[in-house]
Amino acid sequence: MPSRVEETSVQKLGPFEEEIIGIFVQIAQMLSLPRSLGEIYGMLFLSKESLTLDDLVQRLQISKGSASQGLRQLKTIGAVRTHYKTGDRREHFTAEMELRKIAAGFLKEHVEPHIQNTQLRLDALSVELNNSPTMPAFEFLRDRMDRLEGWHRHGRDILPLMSTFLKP
Amino acid sequence: MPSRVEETSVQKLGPFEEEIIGIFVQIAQMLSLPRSLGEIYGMLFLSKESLTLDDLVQRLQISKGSASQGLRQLKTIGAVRTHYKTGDRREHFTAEMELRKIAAGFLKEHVEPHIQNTQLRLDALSVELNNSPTMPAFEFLRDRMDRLEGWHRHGRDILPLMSTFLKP
DNA sequence: CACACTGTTCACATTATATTGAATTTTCCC
DNA sequence: GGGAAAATTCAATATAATGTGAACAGTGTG
Repeated sequence: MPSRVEETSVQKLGPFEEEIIGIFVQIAQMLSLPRSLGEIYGMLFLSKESLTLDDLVQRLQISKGSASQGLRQLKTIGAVRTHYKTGDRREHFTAEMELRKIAAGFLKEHVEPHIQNTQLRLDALSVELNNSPTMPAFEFLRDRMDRLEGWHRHGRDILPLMSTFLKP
Repeated sequence: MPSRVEETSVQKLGPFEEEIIGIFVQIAQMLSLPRSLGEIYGMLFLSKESLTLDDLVQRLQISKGSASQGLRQLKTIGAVRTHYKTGDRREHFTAEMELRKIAAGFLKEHVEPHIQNTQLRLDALSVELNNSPTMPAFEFLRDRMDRLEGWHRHGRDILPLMSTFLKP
C-alpha cells in the first residue's frame, strides 16, 4: 500500500506565501506586536485547512514556546479560532477573517487596559488635588487636570466606535 | 549691571507634577513611544512658561541627547511648538494643546509610512501573482490577496478620518 | 576671530522585549 | 494508573529599543 504521509509533508513556503507573511509581519510591527504574531496569523491566513501548533512550528521554523504564546495572544485578541477534530487530540487553528472582530479584540486587549488605568490615576489625582486648594499653583494645575480629563474622556468615548467603522 | 540668574533656579517637581507626568509616560507607552517623549511632553504641558532644552534636562534629569531627540520627535509629530525670545539664543518650547493636531501628527508620522509601504508591497505582489496564473494555488492566493487588499484599502481610507473625530 | 553658548550626533551602555528549549503539566488512550 | 502525545511555562539567551554623554558643529558676541 502506498505510504500516506501527505499530512506531515513539510510544506515549504513559496515566494508568494513568504511575501504575504512579510506583509503581516509589517502590520504587526505597525501595531508594536511581536513579529511572531504576524507570522503566525499570516500563516493561518494563507492556509485553506486549519493548522496545529506543530504545523506552525515546522512551517515557520519558530520554537514551540513562541508558537504557544503567540497563539494564546492571538486567541485572546480574537484573531484566531480554535477547532477540534474528532480523533485528534491536537488543537486546530484558523485565522479569523472578520477584520472588525480582530480590531475590536485588539482594542480591548491593548488599549482599554491603559485607558482604565489612566482613568484610575486621573480620578485619584483629581481628588487629591481638590484636597489641596491652597497649594501654590492650584488654579493652574486644576486647569491642566481639567483639560487632561477632557482628553481622556473623549478618547475613551470614541474608542468603542473605532472598530465599528470597519465594514462587516 | 546686576547678574540675573533667577531663571536657572532648579525647580523640583512636586508630587502632582510627578504624577501627571507619569500619566503622560503611560500614554506614551500605550502608543509605544519612548517614555522620554511622555516625560518631555508632560513637563511642557505642566509649564505655564515655555521651557528650553536645558530646563528639561535639569527638571527631568535626562541627558541632553534624550532631550534633543525627544524634542525633535515631538516637533515632527506637532506636539510641541517652538518660540524665539528676543535677546535669547535658546529655543523655547511649549506643548501643543490641540489634541486633534497631535493625533493627526502621530498618524502621519507613525502610521502613514507603514500604510504606504504595505501599499507598495501589495501592488507589487498583485502584479506578480497575476503573471503566474498557472501556479498551483492560484485561485486561493488570488482570493486571499483580494481580501487583504480590501482590508488595506479600507484601513487606509478611514485613517484620515480618525483625527477628525476629536473635538476642535 | 576667538570664545562661550546652544543644540546635534553617534558609539556605547543600559534597559526592555521577544524567543528559545528543556522541564513541567495536562490530557486522554490503553 | 502507566505512558505517550500535546501544549504550557519559565529561566536563560538573543535581539532590539532607548538613554547617555563626550565630541562635534553651528552661531552670535565682544
